[in-house]
Amino acid sequence: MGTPSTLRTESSACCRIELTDTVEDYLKAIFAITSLGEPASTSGVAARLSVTPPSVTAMLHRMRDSGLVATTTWGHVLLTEHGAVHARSVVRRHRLLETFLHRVLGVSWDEVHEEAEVLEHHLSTRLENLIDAALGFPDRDPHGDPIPSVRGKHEEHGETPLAQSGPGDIFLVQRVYDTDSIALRHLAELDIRPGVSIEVERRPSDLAPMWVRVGGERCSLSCAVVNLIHGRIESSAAAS
Amino acid sequence: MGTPSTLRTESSACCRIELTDTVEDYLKAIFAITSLGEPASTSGVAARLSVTPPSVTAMLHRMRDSGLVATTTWGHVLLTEHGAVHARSVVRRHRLLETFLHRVLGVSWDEVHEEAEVLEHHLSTRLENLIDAALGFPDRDPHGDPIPSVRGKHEEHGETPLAQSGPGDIFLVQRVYDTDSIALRHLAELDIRPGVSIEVERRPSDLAPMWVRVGGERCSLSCAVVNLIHGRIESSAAAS
DNA sequence: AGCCGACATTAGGGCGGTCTAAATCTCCGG
DNA sequence: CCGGAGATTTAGACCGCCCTAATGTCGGCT
Ligand SMILES: [Mn+2]
Ligand SMILES: [Mn+2]
Ligand SMILES: [Mn+2]
Ligand SMILES: [Mn+2]
Repeated sequence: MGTPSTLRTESSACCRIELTDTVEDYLKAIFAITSLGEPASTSGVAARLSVTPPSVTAMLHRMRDSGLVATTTWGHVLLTEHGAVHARSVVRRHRLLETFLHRVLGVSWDEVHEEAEVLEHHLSTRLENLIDAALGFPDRDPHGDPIPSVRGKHEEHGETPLAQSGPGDIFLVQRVYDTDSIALRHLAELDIRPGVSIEVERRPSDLAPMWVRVGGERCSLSCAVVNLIHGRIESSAAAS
Repeated sequence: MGTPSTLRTESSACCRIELTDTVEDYLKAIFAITSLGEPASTSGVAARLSVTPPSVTAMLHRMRDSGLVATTTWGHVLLTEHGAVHARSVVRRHRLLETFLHRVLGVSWDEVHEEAEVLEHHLSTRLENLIDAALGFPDRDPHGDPIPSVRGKHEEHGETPLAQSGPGDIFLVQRVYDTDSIALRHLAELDIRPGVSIEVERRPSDLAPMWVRVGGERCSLSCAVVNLIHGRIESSAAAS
């Protein structure tokens, strides 16, 4: 497109760079990587966005020049406060859209993500606020991902992975990562979603899947699926 | 953006050109101009899209190469059937979105257009169909513009201009062009909208506005506003 | 210490889309 | 019939974003 078409008035005064869709995607990628702890590497961003490292280098230069990121040592990069504000704004729009599409239009759990991935770049502040109000100012999207508020602190990762629970534990699912559409559809069939409690029967090993009990039904969860599930251990069998 | 991000499966088999936002805007502009009768001129398209004529020339070449338009004599251009199909698809998304945003989110009459102008390029077929169904398959948007159906004939201009009515006529408003946001807000205050009947008192002249009676209230309509209003003359005083 | 592999960057090019300035064409009026 | 006004097109450039190929730079291993 070139110039961003959606008016966004709260653009924090100065802003040398245009907040194109592409820049927003880079911001979001860096936000996701760095929210896990370490700074983001060029190749890490490249892999997440499916572009080549040279493209990332060029873009990071432009983003550094406009104060969105700060490069530390060798292709390691962090968001500035300015960049983090915009990144959270994109994430907020993404998750509000997922919630809206799911609740109002009935888009299924595993399909909302790809829709929101496109629309997040084109939602005006006006529509963002209208959607927020229509939904009753939600703080979680359908996958349990926290929705950043317009202003104020945002904690991205507060849950513990299901993989850390042991046999006999009661685990309250609070969040399921939405990156794997097939896994989401599978989990929906198993009735595993935020708010549901599951009982751990056997931990996953390198070869064998995890076994859990949910709603009276025993089922197995592959390692890939287990890693998507996060929440809280309600009662631990290992406490004794 | 470059590559169009929204999947659109019914892409009619072959299609050398990418249907970017920009191409969709050109298609829509040519559709609007040519639906009034004559072919579109380079400068006409340029003016409507706020770009320079050389940009239009370059784009029309690419669109001709991919079979979306057919150039006739000197910068005069028509949509091919292939191009018209895509143009109607964009218009359909635009008007469905306007209807949806108005009815579901309460976006006001004069604001829906600019929102739809952006989102029309990013609505997947899935969401298009869900919105269509949620609205009960509407055939008119909030301004009375006809919504093209997925398949089948579409008639863009069936109404007669208010300017053609004379004193004493009862005029049923069926459509108000949505290009002028200020005029729309003004008409909303006057309760003039599709479905409303107004009584013509005096035709507009070069100097004087039109005078009409709507819901018991007398009011004047500037020439610019009058030209936006289209509909049907219900009872004509000139019949005698 | 020295080498090598992994990673990041530069160099150079392409494509889509825009612009300005200059050249060209059409068509109408004198 | 010819010239000029207006419209269109070409020429040349820029920017955003992407790529491949080549070059640099680091840390770890022998
Ligand atoms: Mn998502
Ligand atoms: Mn989510
Ligand atoms: Mn409109
Ligand atoms: Mn409309």
